[in-house]
Amino acid sequence: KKWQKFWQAKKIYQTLSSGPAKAKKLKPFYVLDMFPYPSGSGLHVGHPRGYIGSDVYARMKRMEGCNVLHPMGYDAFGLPAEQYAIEHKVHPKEAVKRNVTTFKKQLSIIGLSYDWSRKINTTDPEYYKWTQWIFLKLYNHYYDSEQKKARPIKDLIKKFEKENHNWKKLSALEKQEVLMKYRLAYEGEAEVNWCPGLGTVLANDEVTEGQDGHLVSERGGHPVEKIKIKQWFLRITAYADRLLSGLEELKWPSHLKEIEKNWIGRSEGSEIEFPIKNSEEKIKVFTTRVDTLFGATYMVLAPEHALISKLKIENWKEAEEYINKARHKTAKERTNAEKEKTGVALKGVKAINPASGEEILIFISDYVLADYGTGAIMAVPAHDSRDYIFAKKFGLSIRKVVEQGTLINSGKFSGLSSEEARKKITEFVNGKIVIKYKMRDAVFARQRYWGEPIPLWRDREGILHEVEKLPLKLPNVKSYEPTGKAEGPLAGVRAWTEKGFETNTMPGWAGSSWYFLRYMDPKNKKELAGKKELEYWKAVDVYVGGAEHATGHLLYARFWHKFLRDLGIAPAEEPFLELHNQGLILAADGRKMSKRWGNVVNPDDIIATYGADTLRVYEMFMGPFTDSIAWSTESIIGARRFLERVWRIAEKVIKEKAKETGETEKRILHKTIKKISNDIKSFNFNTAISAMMICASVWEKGTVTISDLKLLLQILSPFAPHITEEIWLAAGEKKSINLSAWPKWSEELAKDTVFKIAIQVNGKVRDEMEIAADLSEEEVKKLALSQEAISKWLTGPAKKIIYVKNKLVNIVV
RNA sequence: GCCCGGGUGGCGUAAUUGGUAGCCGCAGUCGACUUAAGAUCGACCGCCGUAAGGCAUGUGGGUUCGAGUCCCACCCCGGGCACCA
Repeated sequence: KKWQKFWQAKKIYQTLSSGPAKAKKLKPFYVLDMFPYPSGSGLHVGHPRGYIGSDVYARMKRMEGCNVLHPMGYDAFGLPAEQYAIEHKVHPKEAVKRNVTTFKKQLSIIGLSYDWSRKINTTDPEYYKWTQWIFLKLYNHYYDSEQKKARPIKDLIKKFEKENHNWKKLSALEKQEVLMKYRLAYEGEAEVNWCPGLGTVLANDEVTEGQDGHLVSERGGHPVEKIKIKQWFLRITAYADRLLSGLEELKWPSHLKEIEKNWIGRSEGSEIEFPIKNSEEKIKVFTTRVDTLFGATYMVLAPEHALISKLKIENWKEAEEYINKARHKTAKERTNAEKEKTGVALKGVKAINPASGEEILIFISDYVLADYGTGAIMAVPAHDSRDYIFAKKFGLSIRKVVEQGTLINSGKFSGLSSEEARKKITEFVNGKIVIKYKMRDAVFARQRYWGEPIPLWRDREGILHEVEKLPLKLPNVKSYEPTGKAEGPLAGVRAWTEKGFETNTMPGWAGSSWYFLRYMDPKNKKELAGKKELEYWKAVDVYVGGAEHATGHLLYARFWHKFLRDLGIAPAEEPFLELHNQGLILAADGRKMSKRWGNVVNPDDIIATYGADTLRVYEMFMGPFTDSIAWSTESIIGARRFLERVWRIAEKVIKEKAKETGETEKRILHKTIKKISNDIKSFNFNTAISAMMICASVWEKGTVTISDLKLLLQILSPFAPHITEEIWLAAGEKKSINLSAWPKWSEELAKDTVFKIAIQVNGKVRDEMEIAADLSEEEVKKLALSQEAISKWLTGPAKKIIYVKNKLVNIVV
């Protein structure tokens, strides 16, 4: 507490804004934690792990002379606060306030070096004003796929006016409808979990599967059905290629990039058309395997396919029944790959294979997804397992057209490789090469109260207007209870609906998609952040947080950042240059820490018993930062012993006032400085601490000067800031250890002069010997051969002797 | 099913990326100090063996003077995606 107060009073961790920082020629460095959702239950020992890691990094960077931005804040919109409000009949902001207080208290005793003056809270109207502002920008922009950037919707309107004669004839409502297809924030229809029993829409994690496999509400077990309602979307798919290519330059864990890559799901293929016999209509399909076109023996349309209503289907009744059935299945039922495939053949209509001219059957089946590709496929049962299963069931012909990468039974294309055939067949049938993505647009609406209001209003004619004066504040409501309609509680506020405001609010990820920019200039009233500050900080240099955000927060934040880049606001293409994921800390029983299991270990208790520095050192020492590891209150004593050893050494060193440090002690010190400097940069905190432990145990037996002691204190200080500060000042320093410069190591001293090398005979270690670092290869070999312990293994003359410098000699006989 | 990680002492882990496997820590054993306990310090601590030595990094093969590390096949654990054509 003493040092925490001292740091606070001296404003040690205050970040300079760009002006003064530039005057002092300080380099910016931005170390960021994923800001937390302040939940009511408080922290367990697993939570601070990431914060400690980033804190160690930030502290080193500060000592390296950087102007470090290391802020903290709260992502406080969301469901739990709303549920708390319903239960306790208070405003959700009361719940937030309470939780933030607990959170801050728990965090502060760990000794983290945040600049709290830059704290932000997503629920603060001064903050969400800018979240709404960005939303309006998205609404007012479209994506120009030629220029590959967002452009004002005004430009598009101008273009329409110029190029399209009909445009001016359209009504305002019709124009709105057309533009909706281009806006980056647009209104569309999406499925929600509607629970008639509770009279409310439920989030996915409030819905579970009941006994008979049907969806029920977590609370009360009422039936839940999927219904479609009008909702706001963000056109993230427009940025799919940039989100994908941007990954390359990032220093992120490769598996995380892989997850994002798969999520975006780029695939290159061909779009080709199948004519329908005796009709003008054509069926457009997307395929990554045009080379198998000659093997397409039937086609399948998704039940929702628009073409179905235009075809003259003889067995329409049967088809209609199937379509209706499909509509009532949940998304989960629809996409379950294990279930049996069903479908209906459309009688009276036939498609023509554009390559072979063959007439083929058309089916409707729900194994084809309406919202991927074109909602229709050419089925090649010989080369696709799903088509194969379907063909077997319906007795359809199966024709093999590729064998060992070469086409067969494919007319003039037979003999070509699949690779060559793709281009040629696509051209042959007048198709085109296209790129599709699995990623879908993001639903940007929740039927909840506790979120940012959408700053648009609709007049009596149905025309949308922007809210001029932001923020559009959440109105107070009497009740957060469900309204009985598939809308949020705002639908029950007459003053709100009368003005035509949207009753859905933004999803939880809205505020977290740009907060890292706000930290750069958190109090700016005119802009989301000032240009000078944005240009100075550029991007987050090191970002620390959980891997579970790969396809959520990280992707959305990158999307918004790229959009803001297009607007000329964000100063870089990518927001998070380097990323590290902390692993989970599990309970001693190997399960997740949870109230439910009663296995939660509270950091407050650990700090009360062992001290904050011990907690910090132990959490960094447990194992690799990224790995999930079980907590062990038994093992923590090792970290405490290490710190006590440092303390004892310091007492001795300060008392003895030695004039010189011993040779061994000096060498190990420089080796350790080098290792710690590198290990912190690569987030290998566990090996860094191990190295300092080795140094301490060597030092305990030797002589060390006060000035060398100080060097060890400095490299230890990011991990154990309290104890090192205490000793640092006791050793005669006047200013905080935080303000001292990170030690430099001597490359010369960090090098070993003597090596213990192994002597192997036929690859097996038979002896060891010590050699000087500069001994020549010849001499080492000679020395090895002359070792007595070796002679008994030399059954003949050496065929070959291998020498690996300062490692080993291997004698092959 | 597909795509990523990973499997090393009783436990958490380390190994300069093809070069002495087990650093550091926890637990444990013995000893010193102490009237005693604790703390601290010292020694030991993969398995078999009195020893010499042999065997050991999930399993089985391979490449190499040399493999925890590279290649092939398989088993197990964790994560992601999943009827995406």
